[in-house]
Amino acid sequence: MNSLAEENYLKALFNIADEKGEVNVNDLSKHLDIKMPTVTAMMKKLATKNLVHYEAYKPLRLSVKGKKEAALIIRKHRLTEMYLVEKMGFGWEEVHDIAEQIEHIKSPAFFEKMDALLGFPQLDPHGSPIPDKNGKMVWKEYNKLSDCHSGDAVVVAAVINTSDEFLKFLNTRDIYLGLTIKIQTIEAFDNSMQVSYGKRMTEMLSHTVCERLLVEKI
Amino acid sequence: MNSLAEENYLKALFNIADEKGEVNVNDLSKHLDIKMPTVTAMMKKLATKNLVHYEAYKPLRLSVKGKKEAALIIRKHRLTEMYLVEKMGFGWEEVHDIAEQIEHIKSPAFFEKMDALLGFPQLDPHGSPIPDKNGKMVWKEYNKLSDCHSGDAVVVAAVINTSDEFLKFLNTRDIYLGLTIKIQTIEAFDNSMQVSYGKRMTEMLSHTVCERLLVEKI
DNA sequence: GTACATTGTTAGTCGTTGCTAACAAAATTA
DNA sequence: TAATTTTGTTAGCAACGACTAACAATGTAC
Repeated sequence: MNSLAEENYLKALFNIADEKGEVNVNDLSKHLDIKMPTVTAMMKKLATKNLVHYEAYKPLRLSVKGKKEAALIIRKHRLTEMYLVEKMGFGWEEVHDIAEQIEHIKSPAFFEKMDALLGFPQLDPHGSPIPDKNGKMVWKEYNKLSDCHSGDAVVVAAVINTSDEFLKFLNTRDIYLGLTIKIQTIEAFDNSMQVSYGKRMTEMLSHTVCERLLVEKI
Repeated sequence: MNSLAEENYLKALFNIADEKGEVNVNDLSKHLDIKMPTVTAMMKKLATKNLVHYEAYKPLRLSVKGKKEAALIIRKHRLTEMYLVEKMGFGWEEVHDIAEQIEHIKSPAFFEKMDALLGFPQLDPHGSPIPDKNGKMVWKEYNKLSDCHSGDAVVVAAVINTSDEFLKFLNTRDIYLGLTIKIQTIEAFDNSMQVSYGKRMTEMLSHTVCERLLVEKI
């Protein structure tokens, strides 16, 4: 059984790899707000538990076993987020910190109950895939809104970097998963987009925002 | 903010005091399965945080502050138990271990949501009172079934010592909160009771069982 | 290709919360 | 009351997971 600290390292390794491919000690250190020497020590420990492949000065890699255990923690996290939104009435911007704690609960029955009550969901409230019981997780092929062109009509499918602030910002703009957005024009100098959706006919979205929205073209 | 370990000591102090009045280092040690020297050390630590009144060789006492913090943890525990039974469909014998973990979640909003969804319950699934937001908790005046007399008709109001085994035993005998039981006869030599309830006309309950059932006389 | 910046490791320390061994006080029993 | 048992404390140690200081390797820029 892994400790709370170990679980947090595994999850971070998985998430960073999912996002940017390679994971360095420095990335992990910043992501977890833990100093590099501590990270190095933990990587050695996880290596002895066959959860991580560790070689000095090389990028960090989760082993197959490590990947699976990480995915199962993320499964618990995302199921919890979904439960909090769907069954308890929380907003998608409120659930991260709670799920961050509940993901460490040791009780298969608890999460299986959640899963069943939710009808075995595939996606969490932010559009991220929920790994299955074997730790298998597949991202659908989305585009970043920022990679789309003027004239495109797209449906918002997921958000990246699900910080409170970003989600609250989306709330104030009435942007949610499933929303259809039409791209009017793209400003050449800052890549901001003029878009329309719902009752909003000319809304401006900065490049930073557009990079964080994953969409499906219609 | 108290650590997980500290919270467990506070809760144990509160529960043991609630049950048998006085708390010794030895009681706490057995209850938590932690050796006595460790307990002594923690008591000194909690004393410096003004949560416990500690004097060497004297019984342990929670301070007012300690009592309140303990009660608020127990509030979270019992709300969780109620939620698991009422909203997630767990049996009363399944919820203790899960609640034991969830009670440490740091999120007032989470427990307030539970409370509201449950309609602000006063009692947990085992009949124990749920402390209010100020840590106030009142036990109703129940009798032990073992203190009742032949001919009495009573309603099961709560169970003490809510171990899995005991609760499963009650399940097999179709005994649940709210059940009306009639005492037929009491065996003088072992204080076991002949009772009838529901469709069961002559059921035998040992003294050990009767001591753990709290009832209200009709 | 040297200089500098960034990244990573090693060594040693600290607080937390457990432990054992040894001793001391209190309670019980003869 | 003396002996014994139970309970409690002190002292010292260990694992875990954090830290800093110092050094080493790697990457970047001129």
